[in-house]
Amino acid sequence: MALGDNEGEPPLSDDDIDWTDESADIAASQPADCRDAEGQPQKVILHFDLDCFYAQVEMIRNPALWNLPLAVHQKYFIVTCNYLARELGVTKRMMATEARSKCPELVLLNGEDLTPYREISYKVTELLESFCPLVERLGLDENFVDITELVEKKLKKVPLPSDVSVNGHIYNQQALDTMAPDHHRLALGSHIAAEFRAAVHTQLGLTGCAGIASSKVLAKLVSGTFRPNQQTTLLPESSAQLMCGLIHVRAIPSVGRSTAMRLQALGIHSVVDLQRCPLPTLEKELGGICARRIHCLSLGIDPLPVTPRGPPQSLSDEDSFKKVSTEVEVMQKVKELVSSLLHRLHRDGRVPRTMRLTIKRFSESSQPVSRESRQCPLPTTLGQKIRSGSWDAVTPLVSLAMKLFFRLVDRHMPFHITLISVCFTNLQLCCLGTRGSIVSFFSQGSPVKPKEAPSAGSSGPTCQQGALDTSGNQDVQEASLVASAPLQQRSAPSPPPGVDPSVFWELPEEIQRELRSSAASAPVPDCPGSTASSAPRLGLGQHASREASSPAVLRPPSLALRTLANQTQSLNPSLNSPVHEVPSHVDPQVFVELPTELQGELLAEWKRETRTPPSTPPSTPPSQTLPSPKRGWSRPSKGKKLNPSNRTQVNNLLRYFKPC
DNA sequence: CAGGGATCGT
DNA sequence: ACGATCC
Repeated sequence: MALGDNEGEPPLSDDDIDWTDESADIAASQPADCRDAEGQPQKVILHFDLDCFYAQVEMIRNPALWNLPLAVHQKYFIVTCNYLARELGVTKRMMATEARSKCPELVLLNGEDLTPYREISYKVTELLESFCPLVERLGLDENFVDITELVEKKLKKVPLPSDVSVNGHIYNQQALDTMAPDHHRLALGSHIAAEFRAAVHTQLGLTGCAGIASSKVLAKLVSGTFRPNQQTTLLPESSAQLMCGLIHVRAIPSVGRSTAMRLQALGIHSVVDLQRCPLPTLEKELGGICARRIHCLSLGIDPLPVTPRGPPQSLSDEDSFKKVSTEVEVMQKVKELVSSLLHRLHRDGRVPRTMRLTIKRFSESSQPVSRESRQCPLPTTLGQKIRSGSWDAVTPLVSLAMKLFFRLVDRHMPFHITLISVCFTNLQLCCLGTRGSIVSFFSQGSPVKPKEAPSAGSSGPTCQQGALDTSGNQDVQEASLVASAPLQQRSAPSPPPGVDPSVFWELPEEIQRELRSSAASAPVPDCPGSTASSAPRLGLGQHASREASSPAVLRPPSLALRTLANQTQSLNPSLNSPVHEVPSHVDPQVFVELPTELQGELLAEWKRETRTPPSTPPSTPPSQTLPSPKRGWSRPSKGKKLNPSNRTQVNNLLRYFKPC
């Protein structure tokens, strides 16, 4: 809104806003009114980017992988790999065969099933949300957080800029001017970022990079400056350098291949070219909206606020293949997709009103293979079956999907397709049957538009729930790091007190909701690491369950979640102990193929025998001390014992591994 | 390009 | 229904 007018000059637009004395006022005296409809305080945006996410998830699921070169592939190419693999020449987007030949010891895991990644991804987002409600997901491994309010809160506690320093790197090694209010804010932001990263690491076992800056573009672009597992703060005076350092316009987020080619037609290649291009010229080629947007972005200005998106608006599943050319094959694939989606839908709790089927046709000579799709409404009667979770819905859905398929493909002609995708959209919190309590639960808001996120108004006050803030004497640090329950209510349900969580989470969503709402008033005793949700204030936008949501960050994994996620992390405590090395005579490839329980036993056995895990793992992920993820996740000592038959299996395998 | 998602705009 | 974009 407040942008676009100042085109003349390079990025340093923060200087245009005369907010210095205002912020001085804020720092000195806080008449509680730090925001103004117009001269709002400079934003502090955090971009958080997990390091090689899929690989990290796999290492968490199976700690035996921890110090092995690891790559995750989908079909024929590598989607991500850990840093050990990178040292050996493996890169993203490399063909799996090439990776394998370049690095024979590489452990290659299939990452086509996104379930475990999705699950952990949402845990990260929810953890961030527990500190600050304004979190926007970007893909599975990135989050923006608008930490302006947290910074302002800290500012009131530490108004003296004197001994403030930046945590982590400063872009371009620019000197920090502790007297400059914007520097002061960003410096405080860097400490918040460090706390977030520490929390994500200790609670979820994941490392990542953070960028701290005054806008989303800048935060995102600066976050990768030092990787992995480091953070970088951008001070306003260096933003021009950051932007101009980008050689290709493609480096600007939201400038994709197509836009880049159109810019190229205008002779625009570099970011500086784009900055200098007269707006009217751009508008002619790209249209007004897009032109203004990318022009702003090229200057490091990003008017779009951090916008929490709530639960996903569609659920889809797809599979690609070399060739499918018969009706039977299609039906088989469709059935698999529909079944898995039903599973997800059931956990989500919403009911789809629309189904879409998408295919990709085989094309010679790699023409631009675009996708084609057909969609149809779903009868509400089907909705009932979907929600019931019974398998009854599969057959009608498959037959509906096949009808869509034959609107795309002439069944009398030979065909050759290479992809099928099924997507459920128009997800609705439907009336949940006849139970009064449940109906009233949802009838508060308009059932029609689950449009979501009342908290995220773009121009309004950014964080009005601050009313709940325990404004006592809390140390900002603690208040933000130790589960700040009040802010948590937006999307994270939790089991009611007195209910065994492992049972609770097995129940259907609607039953969970009923239990939760009936237990609403009882305050949950504060057990460490578990956040209590307050009364179910699920208005129109408040969705009770997000896919794969976990209510409390430290909640022990439910049986259901572990099963669904195909979690390989064993209940066996020995797997959580820092034994990360398989003996040299063991082929890691063979080892990692084994069932996890067996791996755990083997590791324990080796540990017992050698008495020493002699070489403590040379380097954990950079600079970190303990490789022990999820102390909090593993179930308390009650861990299942292996039964005798497993035991003998293990012994047999030991014999197999050991040449004796 | 490749994979398996998701969102938005037209 | 499709294209573009992001990861």
